[in-house]
Amino acid sequence: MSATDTTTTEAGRDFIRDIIQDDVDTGRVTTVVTRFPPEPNGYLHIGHAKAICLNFGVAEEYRGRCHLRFDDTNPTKEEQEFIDAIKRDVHWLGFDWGEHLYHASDYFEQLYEWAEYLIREGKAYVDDTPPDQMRSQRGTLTEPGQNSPYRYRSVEENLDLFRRMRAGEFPNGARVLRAKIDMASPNMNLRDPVLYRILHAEHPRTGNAWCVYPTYDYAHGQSDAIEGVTHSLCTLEFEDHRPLYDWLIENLPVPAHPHQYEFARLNIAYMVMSKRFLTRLVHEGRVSGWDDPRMPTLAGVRRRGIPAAALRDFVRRSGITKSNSVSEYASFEYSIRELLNRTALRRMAVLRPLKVVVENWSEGRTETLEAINNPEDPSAGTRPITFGRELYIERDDFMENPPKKFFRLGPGREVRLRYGYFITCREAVKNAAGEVVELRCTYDPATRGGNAPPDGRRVQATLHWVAAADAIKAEVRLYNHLFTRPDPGADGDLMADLNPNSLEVLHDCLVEPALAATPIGEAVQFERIGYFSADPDSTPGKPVFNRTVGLRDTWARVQTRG
RNA sequence: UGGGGCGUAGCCAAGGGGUAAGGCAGCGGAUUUUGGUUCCGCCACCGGAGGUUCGAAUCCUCCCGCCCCAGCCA
Repeated sequence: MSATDTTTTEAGRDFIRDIIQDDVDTGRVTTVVTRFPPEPNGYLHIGHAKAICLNFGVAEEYRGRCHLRFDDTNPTKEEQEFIDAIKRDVHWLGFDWGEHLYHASDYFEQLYEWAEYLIREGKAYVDDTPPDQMRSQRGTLTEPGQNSPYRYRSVEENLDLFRRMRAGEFPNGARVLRAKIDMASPNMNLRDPVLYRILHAEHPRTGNAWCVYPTYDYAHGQSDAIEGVTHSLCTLEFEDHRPLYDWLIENLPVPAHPHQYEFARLNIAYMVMSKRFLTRLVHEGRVSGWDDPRMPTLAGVRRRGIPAAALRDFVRRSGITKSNSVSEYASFEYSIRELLNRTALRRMAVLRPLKVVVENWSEGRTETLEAINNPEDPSAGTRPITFGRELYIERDDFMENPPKKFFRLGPGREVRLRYGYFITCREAVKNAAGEVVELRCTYDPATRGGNAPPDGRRVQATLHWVAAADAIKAEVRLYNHLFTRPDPGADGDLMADLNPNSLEVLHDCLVEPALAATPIGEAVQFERIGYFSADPDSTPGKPVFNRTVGLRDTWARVQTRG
């Protein structure tokens, strides 16, 4: 088995790879060339991750190459900020385009020349029809369109007009260049599609050099051909465009004949992958920015603490097909936990502190114990932790009147404090409002390190805790779905489905000192709670943690089940 | 009453004439100093109806459902 076989096996098989394999086997293609062609009008999201993994993945597997090409044909929507962000995100995801960074705008001159070629061949014409009128002439899904009165202009007149369009003689929308195909085609894309429109706008890269810009349909395939792309992979909604893609390739003197293949987009329940909508969330301040940890953007995913490898794993497990699908959120979480369980260091953090006083532990005395950094990875070693008379445990871990299935602390009950000692609750101290504010407990010296005592006594639960002596304060941000329903917008209004409780900020958390200097973005597991990562908002005195994903919580499930 | 796609378990997804892979979720059990992890077990006759065949999820016919297309967006 060759190295190629190995990597493709790891990536999984799918109909795209089958097609490519066949093209390679039959010699139709010698070097596989793909491309990831984002429009720089927003940030990349999880949906794009699928396209990136597919295009770059396939290129790697076949020892070919994948180009990063910005589809910058509409200067009214595109910005340099997005170009920079996209490059950053593709790199973060783990892919490298090497020397192959391109822009559709690099080909504007060539594309223009080919447009004149089409005119000279009598296959394109300048149309003066106003937009609204052109719409009505296009016909409907069931009725053919009507030929524009400008469809039969002479080559000379078309050339003259097109050149004057380029020269800037006409205002926006005054005229367009159209391909002369078939106004009666059942495929709307073939009813004389627009190839060029007038746009007096400054382009992020070409500045004011142009005032006519090619449309996606005209620019895309030709850019593929120029770059020698062999397999142009895109999403399902472009399936109807393939006949036009092919028509242009066949009618232009392009240097190569690339082929387009379509696959289904990646969707996840409770998430929205619409760039248009994400832009709105940012502009209207519904989230803190493109990198808000609740956003499905790669920048948001990164800040949330989700490793790129986990995203790649999820994409791989989701597969590549042509059927529309919506993956469950749990499936995404699985990939995240699967990776983090193996790699994240364990730490103890108390999100909602409840004070514990160990009555038989002398005032002022502390002791250093040893805690394992990662039970899944012995090489991660151990760290020292402090035990003392005053401790804090999670409020949820104590119940005054515990139900049958509750294993944790309650009056008279004994539990293990992880890597510490067994403690028994002797009394729950309440405030005037009747709320439990402190637990008076005793510890068993024979259980040092959390080990079972010689008498073989066992406990039902092990709790995480921190010592008042050296715990530090931290802010923890808990995230929930950005939307309240798995199919946001199904009733027509996405905004109405925004979850008002998608962010919960906890200000008085207490964490063990080893967490004081957690590198930004590094994942840690807060034992028994979940995976967290330090947010850029952290300050030297007070770290801020984002909950990446919670641990599977069987107890919570038992509770809701009743 | 146009064209292009898609329909296999709650979700994702193999299989393309020989009698239903795998993963996620769920359920049951074992182990466990995380009610975590790990491990074991359970969980489908393939949108519907006909037909062809010794035999069909796989071939044929008809039907049903869902998605996309009427931007000078991509």
